[in-house]
Amino acid sequence: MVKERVTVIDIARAAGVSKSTVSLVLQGSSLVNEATRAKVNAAIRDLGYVYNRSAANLRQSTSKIIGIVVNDLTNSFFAELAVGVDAVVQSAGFVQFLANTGEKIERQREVVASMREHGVSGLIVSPARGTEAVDLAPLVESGIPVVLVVRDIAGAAVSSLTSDNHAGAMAAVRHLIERGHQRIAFLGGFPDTAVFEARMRGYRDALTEAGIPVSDALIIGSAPSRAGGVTAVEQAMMLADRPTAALCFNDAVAFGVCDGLRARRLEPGADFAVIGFDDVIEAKTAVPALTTVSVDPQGMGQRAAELLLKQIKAGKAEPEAIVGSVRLVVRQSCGAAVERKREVLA
Amino acid sequence: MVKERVTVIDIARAAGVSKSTVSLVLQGSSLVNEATRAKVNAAIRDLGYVYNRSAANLRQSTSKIIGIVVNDLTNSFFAELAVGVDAVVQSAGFVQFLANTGEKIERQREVVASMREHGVSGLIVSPARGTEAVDLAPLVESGIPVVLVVRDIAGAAVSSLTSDNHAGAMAAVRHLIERGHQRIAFLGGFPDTAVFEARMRGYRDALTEAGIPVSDALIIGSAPSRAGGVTAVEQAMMLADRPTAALCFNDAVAFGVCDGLRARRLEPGADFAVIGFDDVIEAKTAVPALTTVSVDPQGMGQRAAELLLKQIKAGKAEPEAIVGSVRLVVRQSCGAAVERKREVLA
DNA sequence: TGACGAAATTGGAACGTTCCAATTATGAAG
DNA sequence: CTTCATAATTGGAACGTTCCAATTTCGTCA
Repeated sequence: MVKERVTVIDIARAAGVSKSTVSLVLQGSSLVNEATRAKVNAAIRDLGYVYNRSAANLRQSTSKIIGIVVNDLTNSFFAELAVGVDAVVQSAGFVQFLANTGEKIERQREVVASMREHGVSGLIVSPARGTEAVDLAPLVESGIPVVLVVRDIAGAAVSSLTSDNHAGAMAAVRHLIERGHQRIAFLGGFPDTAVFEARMRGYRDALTEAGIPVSDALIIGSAPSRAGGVTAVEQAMMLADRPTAALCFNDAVAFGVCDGLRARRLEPGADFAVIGFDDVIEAKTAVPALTTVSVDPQGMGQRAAELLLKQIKAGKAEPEAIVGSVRLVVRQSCGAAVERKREVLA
Repeated sequence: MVKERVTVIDIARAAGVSKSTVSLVLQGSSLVNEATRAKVNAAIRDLGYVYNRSAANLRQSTSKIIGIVVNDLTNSFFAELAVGVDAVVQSAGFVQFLANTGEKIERQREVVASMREHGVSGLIVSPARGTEAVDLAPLVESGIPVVLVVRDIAGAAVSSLTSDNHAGAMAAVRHLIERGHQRIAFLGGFPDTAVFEARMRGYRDALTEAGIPVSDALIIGSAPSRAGGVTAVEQAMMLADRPTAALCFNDAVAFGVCDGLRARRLEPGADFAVIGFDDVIEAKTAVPALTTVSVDPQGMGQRAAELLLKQIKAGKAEPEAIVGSVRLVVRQSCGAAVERKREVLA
C-alpha cells in the first residue's frame, strides 16, 4: 500500500529521456523541445509524480518559503495581517511558515531558529514585546532578509514597515476637539511599547496644540484587548472629572470601551465619543460603526510581503524603513450622527 | 559579507571528530561519549552552525513540518483554532505551514499541492465550502495523515474532528423555550454546508420536541460573519410575526445580530434573546456577554494537532471520526438576568 | 557533400545530512 | 597477557534534485 516515491529518474525512464531533461521541464526552461516537454509532462501526470522541494533547495540554496511570526494571532489585526501576507506570498509561489509567539520572547527565539533551520528565504516579524536589536542579530548576520512590521526595533539593521501612529492619533484627537470635547482620555495598550508611545505622543501633541492641558490621569493603560478596554473605561469613569471622549489604543480596546460604556447605561457615540485605531474589518459593521484610524492591516501585510519578496529577489538589499500613511475614517462612534444633526440645523 | 554555510563537516574538523559523530550528537544519541559531545557542541556554538533540515529530511523521509489550511483566517474562530494547533505543534518540535483559502477550492488545491511538495508529514484542514471527497483523494492515497476539522466530508477516508452541532443547537433552543420563547429564529450561515445543516436540524428537533411548529420563514441564512448577522436580523424583524429570540449560526453572526438589534433600539438580552455558537474569546467580555454553545476553538485546534501527531508517529493509522462534545454556556445575551429576577420572586 | 552554429540532450558531480556496516578503543574476566 | 563483550567512532553510500560541461542532433549555407 505504501508506494515508494516517484522521482525524476522514474519520469525520465518513462518518457525515454534523461533526468536532466526532466529537470529542465520542471523548471520551465525554454531549452527543451515542445514534443519532449509534452512527453515528460504526460509521464509526470501518469506516474503521479510530486516534486521534492527539499532535494531541490538542498542543491540550489534558495527555498520558496518565507516565515511570518506574529505576537498575537488571536487579535484580528494580526490575523488580517497574516491573511494579507499569505495572499501575495501564495501568488508568488511561496508558502509561509506561520508562528504565533503570544508575546513570549523565548518562543520567538525558538520559532525563528526553527525557521532558519528550515531554510526560509525571508522573514516577516511582528516582534514580541521587549524584543531587542541583539535578539535579531544572528538573523541579520546570516543575511536573511527581514521585514519588521507594526513594531519597529531601534538599532536593528533591518527593514521595517510601520504606520504613522503619531499623525493618526493627532488627527483623531483633533477631530474630537473640533466636536467640542475637552476632557479626552487615551485608553488601553501597554505603555512600554513603541506603538503606545507614538500614539500617546500624538494624543498629547494634539491636545497642547489646542491649548488643552494634558492630564496624566486620563492616560490609562491596559491589555490591548477587548477585555482591557472594559477595565480601562471603568477606571476612567471613576475619575472625579470624567472624560467625555476617548482615543483608544486599538480597535479591540475601543470595542471593549463601548461594552464598558453600555454596562453603565451610556450609549457610545451619543453619550461618549470613542475612536479606535487599526480599522479592523468589524469596525465598519459594528453598531455604532467605529470611527477609527485606518491602518489597513491586510494591505499592510501585502506591502510587507511585497517588500520582503523584493529584497529576496535582489539578494541583499539595504534596509528601508517605511512608515505607511494613515487616515481617520469617521463613522458613528465619535458622535458623527450628532454632527450631522447639527449640520442640518445650521 | 556573504559567509558560506557551515556544515557538519566543518564542525567535525573543528572538533576533531568525524561527521558521523557530529550527526549523532545532533540527534541526541546516547552512543556518544560525554566529553566528545561537549567538544562538538562547543564547535557548533563557535562556528554558528545552523542545522539544515532540507538535507536531513532528504535522507530520512520524514519532516518536522505539518500543514494547516483554513477556509477563513479572518474569522476569529479559525484564528483561534490555528493558535491551538500552533501551540502543540511547536512544543512537539514541529513547525506549521499555514495557508488561508478564503473558501476558494482552487486555492485550496494549490496550497495542498505546494505543501506536499515541501514534504509535510501531516495536514490539518478545515475544508473550503464545496470540497468533495475526490479533492482529497490524491492526498490520502499518498499516505499522508489528514485530519479534517470543523467540517467533515462524506466519503473521505480520513480522520475528522467535528463538534456535536446537533446536540448543541438543541440545548440552546431548549434553553430558549424554557425561558418562555415561542417564536425563535435561526439566523445566519450558508445553508449548503454540513455544519449549517446539523445546527439547523438541532434547532428544528428541539422545536418539534416542544410541540412548537417550525416556520421556514424564521430560518434565515446569510454570510457567517458579523455583517451577515446584521442583515439576517433585519430580515427577521420585517416579518409580520416577529421572533423574540434567535439561535445564531455562530458567534460572529450573533454579534452582528446584537448590532442590528441596537440599530432598531432593541437591547439584546433584555428585549430579544440571542444565543451564539462557538464561544470565541470575545463572547465572554462582550456586553451583554454572549450566551453561546461552546466548542472551544483553541482546544479543538489542540486536539486536532494531537490526533495528527499521533497518526504521524503511528505511521498509517486508520481514520477515526471524533465528534467533540459541546456545552451551552449561559451568559447575558439570552436574558439570563431576567431569569435570575424570576428566581428571586419565586 | 561538408562544415558549422544553434538547438536539444545528457552524464556525472555536488548539495548536507543520515544510516549502515565496519572498525577501533575500553574495560572486565579468565 | 589473552579474550571478549561493550562502548565509541568512523568512512562511504544514499536521498532527489540542479548545474555544468560535454555531447549529440539538426538545419542551413557554401
